[in-house]
Amino acid sequence: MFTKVLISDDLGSINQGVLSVLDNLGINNVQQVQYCDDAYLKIKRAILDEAPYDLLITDLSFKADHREQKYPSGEDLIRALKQEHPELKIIAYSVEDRLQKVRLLMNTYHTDAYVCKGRHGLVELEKAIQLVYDNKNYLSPQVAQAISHKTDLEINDYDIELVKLLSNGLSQEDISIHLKDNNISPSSLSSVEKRLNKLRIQFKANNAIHLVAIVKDLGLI
Amino acid sequence: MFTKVLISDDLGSINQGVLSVLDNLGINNVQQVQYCDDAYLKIKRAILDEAPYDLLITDLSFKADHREQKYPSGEDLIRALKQEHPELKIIAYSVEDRLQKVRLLMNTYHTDAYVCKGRHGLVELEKAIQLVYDNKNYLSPQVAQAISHKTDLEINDYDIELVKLLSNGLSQEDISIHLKDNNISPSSLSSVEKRLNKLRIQFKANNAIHLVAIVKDLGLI
DNA sequence: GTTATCCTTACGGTTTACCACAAAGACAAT
DNA sequence: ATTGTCTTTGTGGTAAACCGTAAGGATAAC
Repeated sequence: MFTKVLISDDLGSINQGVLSVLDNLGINNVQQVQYCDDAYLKIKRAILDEAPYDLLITDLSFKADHREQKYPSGEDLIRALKQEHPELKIIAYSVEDRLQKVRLLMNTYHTDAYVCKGRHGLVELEKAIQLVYDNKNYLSPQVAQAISHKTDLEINDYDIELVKLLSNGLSQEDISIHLKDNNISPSSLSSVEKRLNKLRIQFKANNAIHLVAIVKDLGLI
Repeated sequence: MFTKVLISDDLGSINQGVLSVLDNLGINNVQQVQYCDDAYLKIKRAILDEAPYDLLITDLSFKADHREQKYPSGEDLIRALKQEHPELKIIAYSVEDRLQKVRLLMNTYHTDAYVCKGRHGLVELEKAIQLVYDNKNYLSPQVAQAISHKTDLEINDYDIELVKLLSNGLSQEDISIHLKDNNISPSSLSSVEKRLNKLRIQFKANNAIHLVAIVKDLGLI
């Protein structure tokens, strides 16, 4: 089992639950920090001291305060650490349950597990730790569908990009121009209209505003 | 000091921190629940048994699951309890730090204290408990401004309602009709336009779509 | 009563979104 | 090359959003 674990979570209180889980697994060498930057430094330092951590459990959202941070979120921390130290196991432990974020963390940053804080968060966390120790991944049930490959009901990246541009305040004509500038095809205003119309039908949205609201709620953007 | 306390929070783990705070204050008779409905029933039962709780510490947001709930959020629970049992002291303990919500809870529902979960959440919670016991109120520093009097530049419930209706797919004319049907004033199309325009300026949004996206990202709707 | 101010409502004009249809291009199979 | 199909683009018309302006109403101060 893991022997040296770091917990990163700005709410000090929640760590006590995590600590008891680790204790159950016989893991005693546990440190905790309340800032991502501290986590980064502690992990770096441990490597220099040739006593590296073998597991990081980190929250994603950290309240900003007076301290200027190089890594303001758990996401930033994970990206940096996995790039520099792919061998370090990382479990994300967050209230966030948006599929898009889960997908990003797992597929792009290669996080080892994603556990949703919730009524059964600690139970799931224990499972996650054991699976990650066996070089496997883990996802909380509520976000397990994020990785299943059947989720794609023919909505592609182009479609997502359109809605994202919409949500950023661009008009449909702006979007057309933007696509032309970036040599993305199709780019005509008419095509943009047509695609968005298809999406509206697919998501049963009354208009573009409704569409953006729905797609945001689904966590696709 | 308080003798019988109920804690309501769907994340079981966080309660351990709260428990240790209560322990420090010499409060041992503490129960905890993970659903607002359970909190309501437990409090009602205790009153019938003539052994009422004298303090409730509750979270605001509870993840919905298979169990159908009469009080899906801590807000609903507080409103109901303060209406039926004004003498019961209630402390809201939440990550939520939106002034609008704080104002509603304190001024309208007469919650006794509002503590933000965060790096210093437990310290603040201890202060809150002591002040509430002395029939005073407490607000975490980051939301203390919620009650200060110069808050008129803020967004009110009417504004939020407008954006929410927008995000539900209603056109501005639909919204006008809806407001007229519900005897909410102002209700004219022109007024709806004007309010939304003000909100667009306030949130630096290019158009209604952008506005909805921004407000959703801020978690206001 | 007058004045000033704020809010609500109404109206016209411009821009953008929405929708149906048609033309032009891309592609594969024969 | 021709056919059929699909995608992309263009056009025109209606609805809705956007924006300025102004009329009407309530309120408070004087």
